[in-house]
Amino acid sequence: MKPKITLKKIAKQFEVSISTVSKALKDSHEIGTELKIKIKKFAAEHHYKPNSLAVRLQNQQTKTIGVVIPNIVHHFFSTVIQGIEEVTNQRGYNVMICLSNESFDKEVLNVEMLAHGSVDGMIVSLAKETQKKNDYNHFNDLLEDDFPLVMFDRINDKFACDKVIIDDVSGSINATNHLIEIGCKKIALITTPKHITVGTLRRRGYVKAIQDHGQEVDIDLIVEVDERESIKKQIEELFDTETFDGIFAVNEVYAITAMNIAREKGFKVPEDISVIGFTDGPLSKLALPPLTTVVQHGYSMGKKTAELLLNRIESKEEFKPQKVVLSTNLKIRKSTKSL
Amino acid sequence: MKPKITLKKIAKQFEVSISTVSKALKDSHEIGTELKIKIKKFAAEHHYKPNSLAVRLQNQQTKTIGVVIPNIVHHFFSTVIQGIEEVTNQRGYNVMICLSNESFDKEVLNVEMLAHGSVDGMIVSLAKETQKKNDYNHFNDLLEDDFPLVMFDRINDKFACDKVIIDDVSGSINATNHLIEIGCKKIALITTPKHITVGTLRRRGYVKAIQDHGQEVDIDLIVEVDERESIKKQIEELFDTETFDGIFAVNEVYAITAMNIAREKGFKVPEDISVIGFTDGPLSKLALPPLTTVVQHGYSMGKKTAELLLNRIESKEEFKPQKVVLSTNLKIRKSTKSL
DNA sequence: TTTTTTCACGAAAACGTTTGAGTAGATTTT
DNA sequence: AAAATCTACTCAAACGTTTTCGTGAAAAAA
Repeated sequence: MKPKITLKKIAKQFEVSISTVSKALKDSHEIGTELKIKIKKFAAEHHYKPNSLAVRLQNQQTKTIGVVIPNIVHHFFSTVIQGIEEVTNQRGYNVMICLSNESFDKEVLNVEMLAHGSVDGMIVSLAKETQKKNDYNHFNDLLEDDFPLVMFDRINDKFACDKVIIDDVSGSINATNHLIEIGCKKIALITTPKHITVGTLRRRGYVKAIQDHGQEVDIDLIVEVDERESIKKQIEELFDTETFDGIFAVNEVYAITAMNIAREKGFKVPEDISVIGFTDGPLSKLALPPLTTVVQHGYSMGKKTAELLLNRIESKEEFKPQKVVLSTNLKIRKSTKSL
Repeated sequence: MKPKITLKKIAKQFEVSISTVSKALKDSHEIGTELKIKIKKFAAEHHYKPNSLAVRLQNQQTKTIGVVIPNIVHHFFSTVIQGIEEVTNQRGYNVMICLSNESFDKEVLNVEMLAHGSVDGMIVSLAKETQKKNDYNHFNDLLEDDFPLVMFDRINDKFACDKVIIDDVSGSINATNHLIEIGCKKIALITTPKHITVGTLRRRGYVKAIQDHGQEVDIDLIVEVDERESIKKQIEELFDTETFDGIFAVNEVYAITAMNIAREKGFKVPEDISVIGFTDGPLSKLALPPLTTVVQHGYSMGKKTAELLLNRIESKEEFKPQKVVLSTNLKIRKSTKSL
């Protein structure tokens, strides 16, 4: 690459001082019109761009925020990123994205790297491994220094930082209630192992809805899918051992896999079995039949998260951490019977 | 946030010079053991982290690369990002992601912002609007200054920069050939308008395969989907006006929409109509039947793109732009008849 | 004892920018 | 003619770091 042109080089060219050049390019009234024109012309011809590192060092801010997420090849997370990007860009910040790939070690590395001063603030959604390990020491220094930090979706309540989550419990209650309302008598739950926060919360909603209707929760109707093994096999087992007329799955993939198995086994969806998923993505719309889902507004979540962070960064007032709970809504498609 | 601790503050604390502190923290032999220990302890207690802006200003590099892509809520692009992130992270760089949202104006803004010195190099995949407008002036300065730039997938051949693309033509030839081999006599093509490069290339492959088999291309069997209107309607029209026994669609969504329409119209896939899509994503695997697709290796593409960029940034040799063409392969699932 | 070496640290330039204060010289005001 | 103002600049500090080149004192070698 060609050596970058600096104020110093322009100054030498015209045998003036650096400050003269700086002011000329800023169109300061302190500089003579003729000289200003000459300098500006020269700068433009040589594609002069102020070195942003130097500018930011002066201003004592990077105008960049960091985002650490477990995965980007994921409809929900990429939607959140889009929301974050929208807000930050609009307010003059850039986004640096780091992927933990659900790994604890990589999350620690990323958080530390970002904390080492490359960003003005940080947005984090925890890796599965971190949640399982329950080790959050990599956030200690940040919290002690009051470093601007916002967590979303995969959060931990013990942190004194801003948080944005969706109302998983209510969403699940609504979904389960809907299944009950359309006449389902036995509703299966396909969820994650207990260490995944969202899985646990969605399960809680499911349990609550059933108990609120005076029914008992049947443990055998609950599958905890271990993603290290075949998802399909684990769900097939449910079909082989139990009978039911409703399924609530905590994500799209489980829901659609279940629908596909149901078909293979000769059940009709929604006539024999109604299915509801959580998280509305491209899969749901194009599934056959299109899947009824609990819509999680990733884009709004990203926007809200970014807003909290930027407000935090820019405010001088004393910090009072808040937790924002975003509500979901049920998008009824064709995988559930109509009333 | 608490005021950041600096070398200067530590120096004042111990009444030594800044350089002493800097060296002590680097465990230099020049500094006495006792003092080193005291300084390190104090620094650790106060969470001292070198200000990365200052360090990078010294080193004259940001150790960050920029990526401008049209969309992140998209399986292919997010996979590429993952590949990019993998390589750059491993080599000590960070990734700054900018979204053009397929908009020309936003692409220009992003490219200029990144060029203004926040990154050591840039990776770009062009916005649809840019390709349609055919206006690439925002890259002029970069190219003139030999700024490290790599383009992938949505590229323009007239740029003298590194490029990474997949072999769309061969992929499409393979897909079409496969349809012909399993006995399809009339093959429909569902593609994009002509200004989308990949659509045009895939169409070229389709045409070539058909002509190579001594057949004529039937223009009426080709649909150019305009995404501003209903995708489903436009494909339904094809079903209403033509008959065929094979479909080659240039992406997953078109392919699955076509499969769904076929079902609705009473055709069986693959018995009556075989369908092949391009780009292997989560939709294909979970579709019913699972979709046969041309697999585009997004992850490898991201890795290759990042490697080219970093090599370019770090090399001192004269630059010779290269174009890397990645091949695809056909993943045969259940949406095509077997031989 | 004199010279050399080692030790432990400081001074200062450099990276590229911004900005308030300072200053000659010319022009205007009183 | 003296004082005030204006014009068009320059100086220098500051942001936080790294690194080369001193340097005075103590220790070791001659």
